[in-house]
Amino acid sequence: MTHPPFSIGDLAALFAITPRTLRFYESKGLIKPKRQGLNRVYSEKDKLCLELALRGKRIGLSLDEIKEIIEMYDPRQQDDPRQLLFLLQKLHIKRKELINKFSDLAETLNAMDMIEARALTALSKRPGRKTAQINLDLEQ
Amino acid sequence: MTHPPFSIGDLAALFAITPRTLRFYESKGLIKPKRQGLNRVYSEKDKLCLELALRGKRIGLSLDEIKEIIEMYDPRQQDDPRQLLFLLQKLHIKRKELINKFSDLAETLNAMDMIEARALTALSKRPGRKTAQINLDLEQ
DNA sequence: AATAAAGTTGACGTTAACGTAATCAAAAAG
DNA sequence: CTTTTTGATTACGTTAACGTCAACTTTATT
Repeated sequence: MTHPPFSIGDLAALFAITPRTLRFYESKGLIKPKRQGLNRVYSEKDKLCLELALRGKRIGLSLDEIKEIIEMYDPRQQDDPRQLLFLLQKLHIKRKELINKFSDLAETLNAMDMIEARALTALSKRPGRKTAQINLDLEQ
Repeated sequence: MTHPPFSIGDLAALFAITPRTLRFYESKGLIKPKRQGLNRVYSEKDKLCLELALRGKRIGLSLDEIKEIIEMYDPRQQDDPRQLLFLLQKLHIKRKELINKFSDLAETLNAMDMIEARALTALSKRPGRKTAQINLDLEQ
Protein backbone atom coordinates (compact mmCIF):
# COMPACT_ATOMS: atom_id res chain seq x y z
CA MET A 1 0.00 0.00 0.00
CA THR A 2 2.23 2.70 -1.29
CA HIS A 3 1.01 6.18 -0.48
CA PRO A 4 0.52 8.54 -3.37
CA PRO A 5 3.02 11.37 -3.48
CA PHE A 6 1.97 15.00 -3.20
CA SER A 7 2.51 17.90 -5.51
CA ILE A 8 3.48 21.16 -3.86
CA GLY A 9 -0.04 22.47 -4.34
CA ASP A 10 -1.61 19.36 -2.85
CA LEU A 11 0.50 19.46 0.28
CA ALA A 12 0.05 23.19 0.70
CA ALA A 13 -3.74 22.89 0.46
CA LEU A 14 -3.69 19.96 2.86
CA PHE A 15 -2.19 22.11 5.59
CA ALA A 16 -3.63 25.45 4.57
CA ILE A 17 -0.25 26.95 3.82
CA THR A 18 1.24 28.31 0.60
CA PRO A 19 3.67 26.68 -1.82
CA ARG A 20 6.03 29.50 -0.97
CA THR A 21 6.16 28.26 2.61
CA LEU A 22 7.06 24.77 1.44
CA ARG A 23 9.84 26.09 -0.76
CA PHE A 24 11.05 28.21 2.11
CA TYR A 25 11.10 25.29 4.53
CA GLU A 26 13.00 23.32 1.95
CA SER A 27 15.56 26.12 1.62
CA LYS A 28 15.97 25.91 5.39
CA GLY A 29 16.51 22.18 5.26
CA LEU A 30 13.32 21.15 7.04
CA ILE A 31 11.93 19.17 4.12
CA LYS A 32 13.79 17.50 1.30
CA PRO A 33 11.33 16.52 -1.43
CA LYS A 34 12.36 14.50 -4.46
CA ARG A 35 12.12 15.88 -7.96
CA GLN A 36 10.45 14.75 -11.15
CA GLY A 37 12.29 16.92 -13.59
CA LEU A 38 11.98 20.31 -11.97
CA ASN A 39 8.81 19.64 -10.04
CA ARG A 40 8.93 18.81 -6.36
CA VAL A 41 7.42 15.52 -5.25
CA TYR A 42 6.56 15.15 -1.58
CA SER A 43 6.52 11.74 0.07
CA GLU A 44 4.70 10.64 3.18
CA LYS A 45 7.87 11.24 5.13
CA ASP A 46 8.02 14.81 3.86
CA LYS A 47 4.45 15.22 5.01
CA LEU A 48 5.42 14.02 8.49
CA CYS A 49 8.31 16.46 8.63
CA LEU A 50 5.92 19.22 7.68
CA GLU A 51 3.55 18.20 10.46
CA LEU A 52 6.43 18.31 12.90
CA ALA A 53 7.37 21.75 11.63
CA LEU A 54 3.88 23.20 11.90
CA ARG A 55 3.39 21.73 15.35
CA GLY A 56 6.72 23.18 16.40
CA LYS A 57 5.70 26.56 15.10
CA ARG A 58 2.48 26.46 17.07
CA ILE A 59 4.39 26.03 20.30
CA GLY A 60 6.67 28.90 19.44
CA LEU A 61 9.76 27.14 18.15
CA SER A 62 11.94 28.79 15.51
CA LEU A 63 12.58 27.03 12.23
CA ASP A 64 16.15 26.40 13.36
CA GLU A 65 14.95 24.68 16.53
CA ILE A 66 12.48 22.67 14.49
CA LYS A 67 15.22 21.62 12.15
CA GLU A 68 17.22 20.33 15.09
CA ILE A 69 14.30 18.24 16.25
CA ILE A 70 13.66 16.88 12.77
CA GLU A 71 17.30 15.91 12.46
CA MET A 72 16.98 13.89 15.65
CA TYR A 73 14.79 11.51 13.70
CA ASP A 74 17.59 10.86 11.25
CA PRO A 75 18.41 7.15 11.61
CA ARG A 76 21.96 7.64 10.35
CA GLN A 77 23.10 8.60 13.82
CA GLN A 78 22.23 5.14 15.09
CA ASP A 79 25.52 3.89 13.74
CA ASP A 80 27.86 6.15 15.68
CA PRO A 81 27.71 5.85 19.48
CA ARG A 82 29.32 9.29 19.80
CA GLN A 83 26.48 10.77 17.79
CA LEU A 84 24.00 8.88 19.94
CA LEU A 85 25.43 10.29 23.13
CA PHE A 86 25.39 13.77 21.69
CA LEU A 87 21.80 13.22 20.63
CA LEU A 88 20.86 12.16 24.15
CA GLN A 89 22.39 15.31 25.56
CA LYS A 90 20.51 17.51 23.13
CA LEU A 91 17.32 15.65 23.97
CA HIS A 92 17.94 16.29 27.63
CA ILE A 93 18.32 20.02 27.03
CA LYS A 94 15.36 20.30 24.68
CA ARG A 95 13.17 18.40 27.09
CA LYS A 96 13.96 20.84 29.86
CA GLU A 97 13.12 23.75 27.59
CA LEU A 98 9.82 22.20 26.60
CA ILE A 99 8.93 21.37 30.18
CA ASN A 100 9.56 24.99 31.11
CA LYS A 101 7.19 25.98 28.37
CA PHE A 102 4.74 23.55 29.84
CA SER A 103 4.75 25.24 33.20
CA ASP A 104 4.61 28.69 31.61
CA LEU A 105 1.56 27.54 29.72
CA ALA A 106 0.01 26.10 32.85
CA GLU A 107 0.55 29.34 34.75
CA THR A 108 -0.94 31.36 31.94
CA LEU A 109 -4.00 29.13 31.92
CA ASN A 110 -4.24 29.48 35.68
CA ALA A 111 -4.13 33.24 35.40
CA MET A 112 -6.94 33.14 32.89
CA ASP A 113 -8.98 30.96 35.21
CA MET A 114 -8.64 33.59 37.89
CA ILE A 115 -9.66 36.37 35.53
CA GLU A 116 -12.69 34.36 34.51
CA ALA A 117 -13.67 33.64 38.10
CA ARG A 118 -13.41 37.31 38.92
CA ALA A 119 -15.50 38.25 35.91
CA LEU A 120 -18.15 35.68 36.79
CA THR A 121 -18.52 36.85 40.37
CA ALA A 122 -18.61 40.45 39.15
CA LEU A 123 -21.44 39.46 36.86
CA SER A 124 -23.35 37.48 39.48
CA LYS A 125 -23.26 40.41 41.87
CA ARG A 126 -25.09 42.50 39.31
CA PRO A 127 -28.87 42.87 39.38
CA GLY A 128 -31.00 41.02 36.84
CA ARG A 129 -30.83 37.48 35.48
CA LYS A 130 -27.88 37.15 33.15
CA THR A 131 -26.79 33.58 33.78
CA ALA A 132 -28.89 32.10 30.99
CA GLN A 133 -27.42 34.67 28.65
CA ILE A 134 -23.94 33.80 29.75
CA ASN A 135 -24.43 30.12 29.12
CA LEU A 136 -25.66 30.85 25.63
CA ASP A 137 -22.70 33.01 24.81
CA LEU A 138 -20.26 30.41 26.01
CA GLU A 139 -21.73 27.54 24.01
CA GLN A 140 -19.66 25.57 21.50
CA MET B 1 5.12 47.93 53.28
CA THR B 2 5.21 49.91 50.07
CA HIS B 3 7.42 48.37 47.44
CA PRO B 4 10.23 50.51 46.10
CA PRO B 5 9.79 51.56 42.50
CA PHE B 6 12.22 50.50 39.78
CA SER B 7 14.26 52.53 37.38
CA ILE B 8 14.38 51.26 33.82
CA GLY B 9 17.86 49.92 34.42
CA ASP B 10 16.84 48.11 37.59
CA LEU B 11 13.89 46.38 35.99
CA ALA B 12 15.86 45.48 32.89
CA ALA B 13 18.64 43.92 34.95
CA LEU B 14 16.09 42.10 37.08
CA PHE B 15 14.78 40.20 34.06
CA ALA B 16 17.95 40.12 32.00
CA ILE B 17 16.51 42.27 29.24
CA THR B 18 17.54 45.67 27.90
CA PRO B 19 16.03 49.10 28.59
CA ARG B 20 15.26 49.24 24.89
CA THR B 21 12.92 46.28 25.31
CA LEU B 22 11.08 48.04 28.13
CA ARG B 23 10.65 51.19 26.06
CA PHE B 24 9.50 49.07 23.15
CA TYR B 25 6.92 47.22 25.25
CA GLU B 26 5.70 50.55 26.52
CA SER B 27 5.34 51.83 22.97
CA LYS B 28 3.20 48.76 22.30
CA GLY B 29 1.04 49.45 25.34
CA LEU B 30 2.12 46.45 27.40
CA ILE B 31 3.51 48.50 30.27
CA LYS B 32 2.59 52.01 31.34
CA PRO B 33 5.19 53.31 33.79
CA LYS B 34 4.80 56.60 35.57
CA ARG B 35 7.24 59.45 35.08
CA GLN B 36 9.38 61.54 37.37
CA GLY B 37 10.18 64.34 35.03
CA LEU B 38 11.31 62.48 31.96
CA ASN B 39 12.49 59.35 33.72
CA ARG B 40 10.32 56.26 33.73
CA VAL B 41 9.34 54.85 37.11
CA TYR B 42 8.13 51.28 37.22
CA SER B 43 5.75 50.10 39.93
CA GLU B 44 5.18 46.58 41.23
CA LYS B 45 2.21 46.35 38.89
CA ASP B 46 4.42 47.23 35.93
CA LYS B 47 6.76 44.49 37.05
CA LEU B 48 3.87 42.02 37.06
CA CYS B 49 2.84 43.07 33.57
CA LEU B 50 6.39 42.50 32.44
CA GLU B 51 6.41 39.04 33.95
CA LEU B 52 3.20 38.27 32.11
CA ALA B 53 4.73 39.53 28.90
CA LEU B 54 7.92 37.51 29.21
CA ARG B 55 6.01 34.39 30.13
CA GLY B 56 3.76 34.96 27.15
CA LYS B 57 6.76 35.29 24.90
CA ARG B 58 8.22 32.04 26.16
CA ILE B 59 5.12 30.17 25.07
CA GLY B 60 5.19 31.80 21.67
CA LEU B 61 2.59 34.54 21.99
CA SER B 62 2.95 37.73 19.99
CA LEU B 63 3.13 41.06 21.77
CA ASP B 64 -0.36 41.84 20.48
CA GLU B 65 -1.73 38.65 22.02
CA ILE B 66 0.08 39.41 25.24
CA LYS B 67 -1.42 42.86 25.28
CA GLU B 68 -4.88 41.35 25.00
CA ILE B 69 -4.23 39.12 27.98
CA ILE B 70 -2.83 41.97 30.04
CA GLU B 71 -5.88 44.06 29.25
CA MET B 72 -8.06 41.31 30.64
CA TYR B 73 -6.68 42.16 34.05
CA ASP B 74 -7.97 45.70 33.74
CA PRO B 75 -10.52 46.07 36.53
CA ARG B 76 -12.40 48.83 34.71
CA GLN B 77 -14.38 46.24 32.77
CA GLN B 78 -15.97 45.02 35.99
CA ASP B 79 -18.42 47.88 35.80
CA ASP B 80 -19.97 47.14 32.43
CA PRO B 81 -21.74 43.76 32.10
CA ARG B 82 -21.44 43.97 28.32
CA GLN B 83 -17.68 44.25 28.67
CA LEU B 84 -17.70 41.35 31.09
CA LEU B 85 -19.55 39.11 28.68
CA PHE B 86 -17.19 40.08 25.90
CA LEU B 87 -14.27 39.33 28.20
CA LEU B 88 -15.69 35.89 28.97
CA GLN B 89 -15.95 35.14 25.28
CA LYS B 90 -12.38 36.16 24.64
CA LEU B 91 -11.27 34.06 27.58
CA HIS B 92 -13.11 31.10 26.11
CA ILE B 93 -11.31 31.50 22.80
CA LYS B 94 -7.90 32.10 24.30
CA ARG B 95 -8.26 29.12 26.56
CA LYS B 96 -8.95 26.89 23.60
CA GLU B 97 -5.87 28.23 21.84
CA LEU B 98 -3.70 27.62 24.87
CA ILE B 99 -5.07 24.14 25.40
CA ASN B 100 -4.23 23.35 21.79
CA LYS B 101 -0.72 24.52 22.49
CA PHE B 102 -0.73 22.26 25.46
CA SER B 103 -1.46 19.19 23.41
CA ASP B 104 1.03 20.24 20.74
CA LEU B 105 3.64 20.49 23.45
CA ALA B 106 2.66 17.14 24.90
CA GLU B 107 2.93 15.48 21.50
CA THR B 108 6.30 17.04 20.89
CA LEU B 109 7.54 15.77 24.23
CA ASN B 110 6.16 12.34 23.41
CA ALA B 111 7.99 12.33 20.12
CA MET B 112 11.22 13.17 21.90
CA ASP B 113 10.64 10.36 24.36
CA MET B 114 10.39 7.97 21.46
CA ILE B 115 13.57 9.29 19.89
CA GLU B 116 15.36 8.88 23.18
CA ALA B 117 14.10 5.35 23.66
CA ARG B 118 15.28 4.45 20.19
CA ALA B 119 18.67 5.99 20.84
CA LEU B 120 19.02 4.15 24.15
CA THR B 121 18.23 0.75 22.68
CA ALA B 122 20.56 1.49 19.79
CA LEU B 123 23.27 2.20 22.34
CA SER B 124 22.56 -0.83 24.49
CA LYS B 125 22.80 -3.11 21.48
CA ARG B 126 26.34 -1.92 20.89
CA PRO B 127 29.35 -3.79 22.24
CA GLY B 128 31.20 -2.43 25.26
CA ARG B 129 29.97 -0.96 28.52
CA LYS B 130 28.62 2.51 27.93
CA THR B 131 25.78 2.72 30.44
CA ALA B 132 27.89 4.25 33.18
CA GLN B 133 29.10 6.84 30.73
CA ILE B 134 25.56 7.62 29.70
CA ASN B 135 24.42 8.20 33.24
CA LEU B 136 27.27 10.57 33.81
CA ASP B 137 26.46 12.58 30.73
CA LEU B 138 22.85 12.90 31.67
CA GLU B 139 23.47 14.15 35.20
CA GLN B 140 22.26 17.52 36.43
C1' DA C 1 -2.58 23.67 -31.61
C1' DA C 2 -3.88 27.27 -28.53
C1' DT C 3 -4.85 28.43 -23.97
C1' DA C 4 -5.11 27.92 -19.22
C1' DA C 5 -3.28 26.02 -14.91
C1' DA C 6 0.41 24.72 -12.06
C1' DG C 7 5.20 24.87 -11.07
C1' DT C 8 10.23 26.90 -11.13
C1' DT C 9 13.70 30.25 -10.02
C1' DG C 10 15.16 34.79 -8.74
C1' DA C 11 14.54 39.04 -6.45
C1' DC C 12 12.56 42.57 -3.87
C1' DG C 13 8.94 43.82 -0.14
C1' DT C 14 6.96 43.34 4.59
C1' DT C 15 6.08 42.72 9.53
C1' DA C 16 7.44 41.81 14.27
C1' DA C 17 10.60 42.51 17.75
C1' DC C 18 13.96 44.39 18.99
C1' DG C 19 19.52 46.17 18.34
C1' DT C 20 22.46 49.96 17.67
C1' DA C 21 24.14 54.50 17.20
C1' DA C 22 23.76 59.63 17.75
C1' DT C 23 22.59 63.41 20.33
C1' DC C 24 21.07 65.50 24.39
C1' DA C 25 19.56 66.19 29.48
C1' DA C 26 19.87 65.12 34.24
C1' DA C 27 21.68 62.99 38.19
C1' DA C 28 25.24 60.73 40.87
C1' DA C 29 30.14 60.21 41.98
C1' DG C 30 34.64 61.76 42.71
C1' DC D 1 32.50 71.54 40.06
C1' DT D 2 33.81 68.58 36.54
C1' DT D 3 33.18 63.85 35.08
C1' DT D 4 30.96 59.66 34.62
C1' DT D 5 26.48 57.18 34.68
C1' DT D 6 22.05 56.76 33.61
C1' DG D 7 18.24 57.90 31.06
C1' DA D 8 15.42 60.12 27.01
C1' DT D 9 14.41 60.70 22.12
C1' DT D 10 14.95 59.94 17.29
C1' DA D 11 16.13 57.25 13.70
C1' DC D 12 18.14 53.82 11.04
C1' DG D 13 19.68 48.71 10.96
C1' DT D 14 18.72 43.66 11.52
C1' DT D 15 16.79 38.94 11.56
C1' DA D 16 13.17 35.56 10.90
C1' DA D 17 9.55 34.02 8.20
C1' DC D 18 7.40 34.41 4.81
C1' DG D 19 4.47 37.55 0.81
C1' DT D 20 4.50 39.26 -3.70
C1' DC D 21 5.68 40.04 -8.17
C1' DA D 22 8.10 38.91 -12.72
C1' DA D 23 9.58 36.03 -16.28
C1' DC D 24 9.65 31.46 -17.85
C1' DT D 25 8.77 26.24 -18.42
C1' DT D 26 5.80 22.34 -18.13
C1' DT D 27 1.49 20.00 -17.80
C1' DA D 28 -3.35 19.77 -18.51
C1' DT D 29 -7.49 21.19 -20.93
C1' DT D 30 -10.40 22.49 -24.64
